[in-house]
Amino acid sequence: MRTRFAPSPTGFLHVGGLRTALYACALAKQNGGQFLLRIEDTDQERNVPGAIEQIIHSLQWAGLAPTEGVVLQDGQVAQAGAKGPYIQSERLEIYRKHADLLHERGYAYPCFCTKDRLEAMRKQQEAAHQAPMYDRHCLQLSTEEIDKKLAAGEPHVLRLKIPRDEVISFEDDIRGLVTFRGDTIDDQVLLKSDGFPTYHLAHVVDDHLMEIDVVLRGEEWLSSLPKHLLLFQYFGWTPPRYAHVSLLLNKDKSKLSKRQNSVSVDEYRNKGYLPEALINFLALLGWNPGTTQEIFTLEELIQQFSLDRAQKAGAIFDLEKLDWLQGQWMRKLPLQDFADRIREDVGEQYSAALTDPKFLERVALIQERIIFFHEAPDMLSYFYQEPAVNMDVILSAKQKVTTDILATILDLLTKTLEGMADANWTADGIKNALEQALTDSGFKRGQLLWVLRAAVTGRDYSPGAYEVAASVGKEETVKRLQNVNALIKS
RNA sequence: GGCGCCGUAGUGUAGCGGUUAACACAUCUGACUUUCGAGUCAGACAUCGUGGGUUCGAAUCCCACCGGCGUCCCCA
Repeated sequence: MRTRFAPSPTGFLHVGGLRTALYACALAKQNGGQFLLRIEDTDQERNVPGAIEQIIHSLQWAGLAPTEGVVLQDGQVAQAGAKGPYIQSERLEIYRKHADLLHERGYAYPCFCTKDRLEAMRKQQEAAHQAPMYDRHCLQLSTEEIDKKLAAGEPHVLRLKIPRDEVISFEDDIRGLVTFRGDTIDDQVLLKSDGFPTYHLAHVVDDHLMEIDVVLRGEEWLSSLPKHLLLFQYFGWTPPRYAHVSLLLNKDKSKLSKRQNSVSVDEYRNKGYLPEALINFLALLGWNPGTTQEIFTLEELIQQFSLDRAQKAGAIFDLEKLDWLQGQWMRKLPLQDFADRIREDVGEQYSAALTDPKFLERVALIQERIIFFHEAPDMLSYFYQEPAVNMDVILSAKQKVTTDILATILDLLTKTLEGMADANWTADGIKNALEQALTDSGFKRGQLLWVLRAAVTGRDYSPGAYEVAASVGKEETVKRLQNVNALIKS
């Protein structure tokens, strides 16, 4: 099985592109086949320098590095494989030969119409509420006229001659049977006047020559499918299987766009998303395993992916689930790896963290709650700095911590904790001591714990009170309780 | 406008003629754990786009309509 991903080097890799690449890669790899990267740079005006490197970097980051075609060698763009070149601008001769073939066989004809004429024609058609289509002006030209114009070097394109009385049907791997009427299809330009092919010609020629078995691409290509099918027929080739993948959508259901969303893979990477999370999320947008499994490694996706469980309807790109997945994958990181990823960042704000013997223990506490690496310094702040506490955090209506009893609670906490032996100062030890105090005092558990946690951390959301107090240390815990006491009096 | 595709909770999906319409995320309740926006558990949230038809029985099959999107470039 051979599949390919064929982006244009017009900028960063798009998340929709990454999903298509993922599906294509999974399909190839699950059968031990090849996943190759081809660069479609036939529009000279839109090519962006450096885009090829960018795209491959992003694919690599996601774990989808191609095994054939355009690759990166020591950071340089290179090509690997026997069916190259894999960059379309290096295949111009191939396209020209195939275009000539079509011309000779009468399946294509040269067109000398100027852009102005075409534009005027379209305007007219639009005004008359007709579908804008080439009017075949140049199809009426006699052989002599054509030869004369050609000899004079008049700029021209080559157009595909669509049989208007045919009906074209095809069984798409995702959408099932799709049908098109020939008379609604335009005579597509195959070869531009600059000698470059259009997508349509290049796609058919390349995917045949590169022996691609399944073409995966976005649904926006579906209406061009009949043209491609016709081309395969005219060349005398068997078309590949096609799978038109549903679109990724904005909240308003329009095609995912920069205006409303981050669309480049790089942006997600820079925001701190793990490649595992993004891939996992993308896989589930438009595909399901048929089981209730939600968390997938790339390996699992490669094993389990299948086109018959791919979705036909477009999927709204909704970040909430991505963030949940991101949290899940953060939790899966080995503690040491996780610590290494955040150490520098935390150290920048709290230099003590760099030499902190308890660093790992503290990091473990926040790993359960963190979504993004960049949250780490803030989440660890109270281990390295006395928190600024205020009454809004200490008091809690829900936990029934009110002004009139606060002093008593603080007093109880302070006395209980101060009286503990240093050897007992562990999460469990603190728990035991507090449980005892609890039964003696008649307070609710939450009343004590809320105050303790808020006093030590200064925030209404953090790891558990016992663990935090244990890690901060006895002396410091007591000190922070007293800080709150001072706050009451002021 | 022509053509094409699509239409199940807010979102992603399951469902393939008989289910209390399932799962996950989000939101909201309630309970429990060790306080929390963390964890565990239990609930709430769906005119299955609409209308007709076929059938004892339809989210599932048929028809019509509506809506959304895509496409109609010498862009890909």
